[in-house]
Amino acid sequence: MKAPLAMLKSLADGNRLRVIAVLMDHEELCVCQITELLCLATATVSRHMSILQNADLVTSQKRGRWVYYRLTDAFPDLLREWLTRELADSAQIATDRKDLETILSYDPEELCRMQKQRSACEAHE
Amino acid sequence: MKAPLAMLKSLADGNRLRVIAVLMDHEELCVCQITELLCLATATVSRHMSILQNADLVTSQKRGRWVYYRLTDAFPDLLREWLTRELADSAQIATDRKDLETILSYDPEELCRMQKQRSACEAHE
DNA sequence: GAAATATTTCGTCTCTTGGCTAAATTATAC
DNA sequence: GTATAATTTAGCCAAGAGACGAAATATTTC
Repeated sequence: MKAPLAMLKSLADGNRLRVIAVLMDHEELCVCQITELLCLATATVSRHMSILQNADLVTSQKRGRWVYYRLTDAFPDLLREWLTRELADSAQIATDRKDLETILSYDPEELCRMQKQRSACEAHE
Repeated sequence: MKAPLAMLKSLADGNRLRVIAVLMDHEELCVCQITELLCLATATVSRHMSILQNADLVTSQKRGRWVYYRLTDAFPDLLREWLTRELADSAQIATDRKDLETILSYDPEELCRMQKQRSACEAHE
């Protein structure tokens, strides 16, 4: 029971569910991109990602200065399919998808610079 | 997003997951039977059940002095299927299944009387 | 209708969780 | 190797969640 419960706990948070939703669309995303989307402190995002990682739902890979997260192969198909269906109706997820397009149009480099200078997230709030 | 998140939150608790597991086997169970299984105060069980009910995963039906809970038709098939598979490996769920057989061998009437007199749950701990 | 009974609601307590800032870590670039 | 930069870890605080016992509610039984 340990594993499924950990998965459920890690998914039982709105922000983490938003991350999973965009990762179902996007293969991999770096922390700064997720931070921009969620509009939270980087440290907070990092903590959320480690919870998802401990539940074996995502893995991280460090490349250069950036850490990229993606869904694991262990992510249960049935769960994924259910989420895909359910989250299709969500207004939040829809705007996230749209916002992420904008975010992805920047270089990570550029994005990180923007985040340093000001609370960049206000743009898409 | 509201609904799936509420479902995930309601499932993200070990005791509630145990209830769902036995309800996947047993059609319907009354509060006193669930209380006996989980070994918690009746009030606590009642609160857990109302959380599951608010998430639209279970419904209640009052018959006589007892309230019976069962899974709703709205319980997502994919979720159910995933849980069935995952929880099959759980030692906790296995002993719950066994304990429940004992519990069901009593009349609810008798069971409630037992619960009044002593902390009956110790028997199967 | 009064007493007994099963469940729910309420008030309180403690532990956990999610958020932040600041400090530590790890990697690149000069 | 020192400086800059991205992420993680640590420490803290406020809000949420789960537990209990006591009081309230609803149902049967006498």
